[in-house]
Amino acid sequence: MEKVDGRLARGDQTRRAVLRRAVDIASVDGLEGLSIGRLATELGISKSGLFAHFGSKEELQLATIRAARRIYADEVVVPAFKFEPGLERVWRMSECWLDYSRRRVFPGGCFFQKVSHEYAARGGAVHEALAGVHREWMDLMEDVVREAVERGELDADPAQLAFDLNAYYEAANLASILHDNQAGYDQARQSIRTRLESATGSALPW
Amino acid sequence: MEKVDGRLARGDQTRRAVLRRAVDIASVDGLEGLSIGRLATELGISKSGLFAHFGSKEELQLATIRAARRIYADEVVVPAFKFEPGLERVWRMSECWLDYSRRRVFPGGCFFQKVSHEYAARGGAVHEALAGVHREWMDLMEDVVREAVERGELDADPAQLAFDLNAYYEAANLASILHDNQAGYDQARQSIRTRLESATGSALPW
DNA sequence: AAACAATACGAACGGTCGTATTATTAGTTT
DNA sequence: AAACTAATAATACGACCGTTCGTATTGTTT
Repeated sequence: MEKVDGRLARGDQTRRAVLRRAVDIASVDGLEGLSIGRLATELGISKSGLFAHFGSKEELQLATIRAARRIYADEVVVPAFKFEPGLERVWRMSECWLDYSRRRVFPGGCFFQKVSHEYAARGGAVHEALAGVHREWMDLMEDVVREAVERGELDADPAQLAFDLNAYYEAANLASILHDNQAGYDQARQSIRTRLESATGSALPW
Repeated sequence: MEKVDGRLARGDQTRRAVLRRAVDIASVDGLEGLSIGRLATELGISKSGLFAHFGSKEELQLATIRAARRIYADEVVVPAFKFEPGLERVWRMSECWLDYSRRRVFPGGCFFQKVSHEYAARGGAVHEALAGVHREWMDLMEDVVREAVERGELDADPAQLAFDLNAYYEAANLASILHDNQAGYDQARQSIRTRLESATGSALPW
């Protein structure tokens, strides 16, 4: 994949450019709307050349999901984990998520919310991959909450609180795209604050 | 549209049959996945005959949204409004919604959650229609909550509480489809209960 | 320089898409 | 029964879909 001198082989550069564009398209038009012909045209390369990198549409979709997951990790998880474990990280993670949505890291809002709904009721490898990412994300949130509980900074059922927080995130994301305004983010932040304060018994310092 | 004797004209019967199938397909595969050829084949009628009823794909999509809205009103709003205004209606509406999702009134889960995400980041008449339905629904929830507040049964900002409740509904719906289990419904119900109890200061009688 | 693999290309395939035009059937009205 | 209208069907079109194939180009290795 990578040469010893750190440069990328020609093929990997193309692959990378394809996937960067693919995640953006898919966040707006879904993984079905992501067509090989369109992708090739927008990138100024040939359809067959692009296709050869993936071998099938489904493989392209799976690679797109993996690429989006890396971006998500970089933009949400990594920044949140720079804060100390515990209540602060719970709060900051929420801020990071809302910011990730608001900054439109993906032009269509959260990539995973979009395509998870697209494939939720269908079978196949794409569905499995997305269900896996969702499970992974919920587990991670739960862990972050649990650390706060174990430190005595929070009194809550970790799974329950993770469910609530994630619900606020997604509701804000959808509202902001659907109505093209920011109101949902303020509501979500308020909901998060209230929810955390009722689980700590006191006001948050942030 | 309707004859004086109450029977439907031949054309309206077809239209109705088409839309009943259309909402089911769209709840699983989206309003793009809803293709005219497929719809005609599944119903055993001709593609051109079906097409003539709507004149364009977009008109079919808009008619499908209107049909789904009628079903949604019948399955969620009407049952909830059989209960007295106030806190009880807030609680019952939540129960109705979760039940509507769990019963798979639409095989792909909530029709509107599915297609709203599909069209959230696109322009056009379909987007506008869906944004309108979303606004309409949030306003209705807000009104239901406000009645409870005005009766002194609840101490909350109606818009904020409506936002939270709706967030729980949607999170449960997605989780249940994505992972093909019921766990999300229990979590949502718990979240709703806790949220309402913290806004009343006492336990709910249900 | 020769040989080889990796990468990209253009052209074509069978299919399905939405749509338009034209014909045929069924129901209603006279 | 004839005339008329509404509903359905048949057929065709161009555009795009994912995919395959043969070939050219490029880069690396010997």
